Amino acid sequence: MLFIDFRQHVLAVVRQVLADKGLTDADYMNVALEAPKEESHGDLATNAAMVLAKKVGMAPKALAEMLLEGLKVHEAVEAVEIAGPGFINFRLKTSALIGQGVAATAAGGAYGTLKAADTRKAMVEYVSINPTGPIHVGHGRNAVFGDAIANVLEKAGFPVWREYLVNDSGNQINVLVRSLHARYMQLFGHDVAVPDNGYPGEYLIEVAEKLKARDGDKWVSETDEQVLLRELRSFAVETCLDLIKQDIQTLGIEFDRYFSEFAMHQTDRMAEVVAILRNKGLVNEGTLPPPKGKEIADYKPVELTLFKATEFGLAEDQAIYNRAGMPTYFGQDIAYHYDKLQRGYELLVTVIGIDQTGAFKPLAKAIEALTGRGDVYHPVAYEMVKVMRNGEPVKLSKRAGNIVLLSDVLEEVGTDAFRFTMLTVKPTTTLVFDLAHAVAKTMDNPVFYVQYAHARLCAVERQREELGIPALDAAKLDVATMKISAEARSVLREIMLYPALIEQAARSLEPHRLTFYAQSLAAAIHRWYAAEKWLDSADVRATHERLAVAFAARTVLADVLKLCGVNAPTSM
RNA sequence: GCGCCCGUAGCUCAGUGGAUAGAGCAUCAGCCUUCUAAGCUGUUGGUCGCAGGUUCGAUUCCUGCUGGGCGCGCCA
Repeated sequence: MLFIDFRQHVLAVVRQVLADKGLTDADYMNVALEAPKEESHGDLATNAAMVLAKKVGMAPKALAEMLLEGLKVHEAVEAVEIAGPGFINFRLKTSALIGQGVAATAAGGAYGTLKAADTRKAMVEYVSINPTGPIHVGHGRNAVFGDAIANVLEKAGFPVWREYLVNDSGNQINVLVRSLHARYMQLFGHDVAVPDNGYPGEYLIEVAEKLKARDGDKWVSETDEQVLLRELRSFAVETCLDLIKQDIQTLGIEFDRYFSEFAMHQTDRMAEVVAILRNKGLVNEGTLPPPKGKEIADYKPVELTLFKATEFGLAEDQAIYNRAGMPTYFGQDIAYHYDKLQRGYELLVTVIGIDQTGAFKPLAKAIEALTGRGDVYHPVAYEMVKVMRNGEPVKLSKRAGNIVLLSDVLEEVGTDAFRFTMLTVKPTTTLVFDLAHAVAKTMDNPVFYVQYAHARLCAVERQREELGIPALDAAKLDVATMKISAEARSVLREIMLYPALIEQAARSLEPHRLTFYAQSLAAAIHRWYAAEKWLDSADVRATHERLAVAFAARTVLADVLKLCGVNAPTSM
């Protein structure tokens, strides 16, 4: 690919020219090749002279002069100039951009696919909502982020496994069963309230009805809670998980595996990892100080099994088992991540809500202790989604009855609009999702803008056929002598930059970059569309040249939308 | 009290140790005898929260302050 090849050229020349300056690999780390903000500054630019000037003991512009001759020597280069404080700007030959476009069309979905420099097996764990009820909008953000991250990592060359952790073994499942049983009893006319700390959502009535349909009144007279917990656990979990899976399916997401924590605890994973950490001197028995945030009247310290997070500079150790001897969330997390490592995954991405990030620092330290590496665990924390309705904020709470269900929102705005909107904001920004706007399908939502560009590209090909213009045979194009408009050239420039986008989005785990690229490419396409008529029966050659650009654009636009999980419609 | 995130145009948000800080919406003014006007062109709009520091250069990195959001047993 042109961008990748050209960057190799730049780095090779810089290293060659400065070979006797005693620079290290680390010195070259910050040398970058990127597109200037102003298109008039050129197609690509490198900061090499500015970054290395001090190390070499030269002024940036003088160093740039020194590099210039070598950098010029590349078949794609039309002109090189030094500008501003020491940028080296490249203007590429239009024929090189066209060649890249034609190649992109030929490669189809493979264009922009990178060979990862490291070939670690990656696992993206996302959604992982407790199977105690349906998904709300905030969970939808998790799902969309995780899926796009997985897509982009795959595109960047990593083998990727998508996993959902089903947290089906904690106390919340007991709470779920109690709540379900209360709803079940209500169906039989018994005045039983949902427990105070239970799940009051009305969806449990539906679950209870399913239980009634399956078992009749079998559990009405059952008074032994242990029996209920044992007998109804898997029914409750599976039925609730089905609710979640419906939404996952609507979003177009497929997991490679739903990993059951309950099943994991039937194995020795937890004991194994605790033993390993204990052997490393990182687990011992001890007591924790009282919690900071609030007063606890009858607090009594007790000896617990602790992970010594303080060894890593963290404020407090973390309990692995609670005073009842059951695994804590943190303990389960260690065991689960140990399991991931045992299965051979070495790049562990977890998409997690910002309100759930309390334990990820000690978990990161535990994984570091297990692997000896600090670059294995990558939590992606995303901020809350603030849902507005008629100017009033809608509070998101799993416990409260008035949660905004993802399925409702998807029905209102459609999967494409939802996914695209969720990807227009970086993870750390609190996202304000205005239902009124989204429902109205105004241009507040740029997904239509991007999809429309794709539809136009497809419509033109249909029109070509109707006009009786022969289909394009890319092999017959004379790339070297093609003449295209400035607007078409801008489209090709965006296409040339696609591999850089993939690389950056994968490295930063920031999939919102995809939608910004998509909008940028779509804007170039719309501008070009408005600037000149593409189809001309009187000039088949020129028409074919423009179609070649259009097909390249269609290829890349469809691919980036696919990474976003958004449809690329052929007509609108 | 502590920890994490955020503060950029009227609104919703991008962006960067460097070139004149951007997009969409909203405002105002234009463009359909021409492949889909869900589009295009132009216009208005900024003390990048405040104050220091680091350096050739800071909106970007560091510190303090301030405003907002979230979290703070061995819970879930």
